[in-house]
Amino acid sequence: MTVRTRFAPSPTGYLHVGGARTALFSWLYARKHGGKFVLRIEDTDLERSTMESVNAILEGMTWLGLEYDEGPLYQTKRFDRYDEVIRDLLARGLAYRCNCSRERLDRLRDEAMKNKQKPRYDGHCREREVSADEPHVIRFRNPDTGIVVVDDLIRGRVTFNNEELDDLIIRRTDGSPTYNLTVVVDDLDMRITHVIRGDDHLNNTPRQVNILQALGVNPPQYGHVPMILGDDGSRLSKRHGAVSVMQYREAGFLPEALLNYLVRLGWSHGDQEIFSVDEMIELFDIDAVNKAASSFNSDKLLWLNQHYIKQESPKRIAHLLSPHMGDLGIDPSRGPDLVDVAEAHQERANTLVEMAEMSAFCYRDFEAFEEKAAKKHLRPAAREPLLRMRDELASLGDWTAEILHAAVDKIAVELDVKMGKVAQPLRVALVGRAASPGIDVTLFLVGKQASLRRIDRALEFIDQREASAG
RNA sequence: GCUCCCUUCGUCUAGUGGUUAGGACGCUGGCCUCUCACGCCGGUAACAGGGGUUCGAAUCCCCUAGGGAGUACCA
Repeated sequence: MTVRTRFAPSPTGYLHVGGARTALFSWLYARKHGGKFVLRIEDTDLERSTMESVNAILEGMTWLGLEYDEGPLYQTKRFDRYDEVIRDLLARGLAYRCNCSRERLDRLRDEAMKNKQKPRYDGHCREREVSADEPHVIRFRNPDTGIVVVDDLIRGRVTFNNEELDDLIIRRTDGSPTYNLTVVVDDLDMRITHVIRGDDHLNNTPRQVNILQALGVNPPQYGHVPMILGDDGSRLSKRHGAVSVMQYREAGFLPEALLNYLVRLGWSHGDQEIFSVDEMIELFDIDAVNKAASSFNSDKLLWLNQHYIKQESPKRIAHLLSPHMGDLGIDPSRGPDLVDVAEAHQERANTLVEMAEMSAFCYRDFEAFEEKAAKKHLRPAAREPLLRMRDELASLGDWTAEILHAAVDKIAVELDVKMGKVAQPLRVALVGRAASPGIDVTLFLVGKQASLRRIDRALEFIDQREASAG
């Protein structure tokens, strides 16, 4: 039997990290076992489902590289099929019409709560003849006794008492089917073998198993993955920063970093932290998924992102960096090769956004000297080294990092000072602050014209400062 | 309230009866060094609590506490 897994989001928002991880686990399981991964859109809630959400989810999955083999299938296109199943259940007495009023249902719930009981429908309409012509819902006749055993791939054996369950609604008054019915029919029709989903569905599982049983088929294997919590241990939400997968792209994260972070959240393979997608597929094991919920830790994600920025080729980084440069109003084609710029900053940036910000100096003059850096390095003592550097640089024919390194070295030796005495003022002159790539690379990226111009500007700054200091 | 699930450093986790309880992020001391960063070496810090079972429990059982989910004509 080939493994078939699915991801079945409801299109009521963007793809968030929790959903993405569930999708990832499901996808990995299918890939590992040479199976199929299908995408299904659970849009039976006509009120809340939107096309924008569908697109946002697809976009997120594409960015992460979670490609699906079948789908997307839309539940709204399968209403005829659900009706067929409902009619069959009705005909066999396994479902029935119910016209209990809201008021009655509310009263039932209140009474149950008052008696410290679990609220459940009392089966009032089970034996009543409710006409098909009047408004009604259809309920599934749940077994009254016995137990439902779910051998969960992650949780192990979980047992539910049928007495705890009630007759759930499978078709609304407006004729639309509800989740617990559609999910069962779809998983059945799509021949899903392994249902990997969030553990908020664990409590639904026995109901679904009962429906499956009424349909005369065996349930698939279930694996309920725990939730993801925010940094502070509370439920993940907007106030924890980005929760939408696409927000991470905008924030300058690499998809492989997010994927790597997500796979390690609740799953592990010994002490290994870094996993390529191929390794994930090879090593992933649903048994090794943790039972406990885990907290999302942005620092670790950042570390992974930095790791991948360092690992990837400068060419790919440059490609990914480009749009972020555009966000700053910079056209990377006007200036140094972005690949060189990216390479120079690969070990220095945690995100592509950071990289864009710290490498802006390569393409345009900075606004002003950073106060602290200027105060420390652009002082009268720096005038001599800067003047000498200016002359030296102006005389240079070729402009390569190697030659530039020799030039800085030469001035330091001539002045009999440590390299820092020359390099730091020069650095502040070139980038406006005290941190940048190696001074030779920095000079190279800024280019000859701009370097001379900025050194002049720094010299002026020193003069003015001296003058105003009196 | 009721049902179900969960509980190892701050966080992610290893660990499946005998370990100085390991790794990673973070934080931190140092080295490297033209700055920042990278890298390298070191440090910090955990078995929720209480009972059992056992020669021996992070590991098995029970209870308590704490967290989470469900309890919808949402999914």
